[in-house]
Amino acid sequence: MVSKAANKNRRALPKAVRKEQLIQATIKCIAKHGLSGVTMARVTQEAGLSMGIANLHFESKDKLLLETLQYVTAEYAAGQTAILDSADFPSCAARIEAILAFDFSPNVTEKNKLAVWFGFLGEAKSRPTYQRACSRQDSASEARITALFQQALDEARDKHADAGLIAAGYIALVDGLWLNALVDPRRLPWEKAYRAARHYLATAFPKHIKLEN
Amino acid sequence: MVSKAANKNRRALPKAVRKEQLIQATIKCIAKHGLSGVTMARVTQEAGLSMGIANLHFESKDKLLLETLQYVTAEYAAGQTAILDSADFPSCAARIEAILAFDFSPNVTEKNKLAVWFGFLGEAKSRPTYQRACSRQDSASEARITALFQQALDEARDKHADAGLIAAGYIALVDGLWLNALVDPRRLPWEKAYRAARHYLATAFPKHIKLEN
DNA sequence: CTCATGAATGAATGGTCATTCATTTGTTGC
DNA sequence: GCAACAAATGAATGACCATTCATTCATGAG
Repeated sequence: MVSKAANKNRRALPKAVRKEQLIQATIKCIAKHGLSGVTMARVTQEAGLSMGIANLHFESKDKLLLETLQYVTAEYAAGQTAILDSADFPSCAARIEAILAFDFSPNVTEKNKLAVWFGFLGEAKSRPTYQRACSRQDSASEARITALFQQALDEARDKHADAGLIAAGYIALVDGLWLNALVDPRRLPWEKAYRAARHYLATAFPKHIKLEN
Repeated sequence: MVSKAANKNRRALPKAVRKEQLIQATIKCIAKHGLSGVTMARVTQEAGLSMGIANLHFESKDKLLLETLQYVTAEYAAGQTAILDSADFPSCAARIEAILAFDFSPNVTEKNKLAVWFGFLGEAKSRPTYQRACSRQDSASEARITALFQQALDEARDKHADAGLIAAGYIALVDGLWLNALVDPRRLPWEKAYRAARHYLATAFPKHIKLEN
């Protein structure tokens, strides 16, 4: 049994802590060297550990990379689901505002995490395993956003607009803004990316979202 | 001197033809195996040629990959520039329509080419060389789109809207729609992607672009 | 036909890297 | 304190792959 936490010098930490360490190191390596530049040596050195450690805790490099993708993905999904599930929003408009604010919150737009996301997406078409792990792009999430947007349209008595189209557009717009701001933040500063997304929502839901926040 | 084109069986073709062959083979390999799965053996086999040939015509694998990216990129840039430069458009609206139609034309949305594009973008942040070669994402192109949009806003006497923001949004939206449709065309069929982009433009320029085309 | 040229070939080379495992070392129960 | 255990190490292994270059061969000039 583990009686007390032993964090004296270096060895023997619980499995979960080491896995977390290694995943964090992998995220940094992907951001620094690109997905194809990730080596076990680099990851373990970044983590300050020895070569063999990654194969001890993850079975292989592939599994390490996959779990890293899932880590980043799960974090996003949890945040978004929390907003969609919460009973605390006074209005549909507030919930949409929260989705927008979340999509451009520092924790989501952190460049290391986005680098992981787009690194894998670049390979997703040729690797079904990666594609399945990219849950932001899944039908369930899109369906829930669509339902939220439909609710806003109903409230505004707008029978003309297509919530599915607006949702698909919003999801794609955010992906594109992230990508553009990540690759060249001087051309597209994050503040401008945020305003572009807000502008999109303000146009689609004029009664709910105002241009200035 | 070369008196007549000798295309008997297999050997000795002009340098330009071989380079084109190899670039086409590289595009297919990136689409099939992902950027990181591209090997010289695979590329040359796909081209039906021998191993050493790629190093003969391109200096190295890196140069081959870079020229492949530039090939895809240049093709897009040429098409877009042709529309922006043409004197044949009767109106600003027609030019915007042409940009939209071009962005979703089969030659642009062909999955092999988009796979190349996003494969490199996934690595762009960690490889400045790639980033510079991704000209779709350059300031010059964005400036010209912005100018076009500004013209439309002026024609509509719309002094309120921000052409720069609408342009940045359009560019990002198209990137995102391409990416989503490429990764999972069942969730986002190309036809829906097109309608989402058209919807965006129709909302920004109601006097110029109609929802139904 | 013969030779010179240079495009094309592909086996061989050397480097990189994931993975293994014998050994080391911290930790725990007694 | 001391086994017994388990986590951690890192040198060694073998697979994969870009690149090289001696050789082969199509081509065209004389």
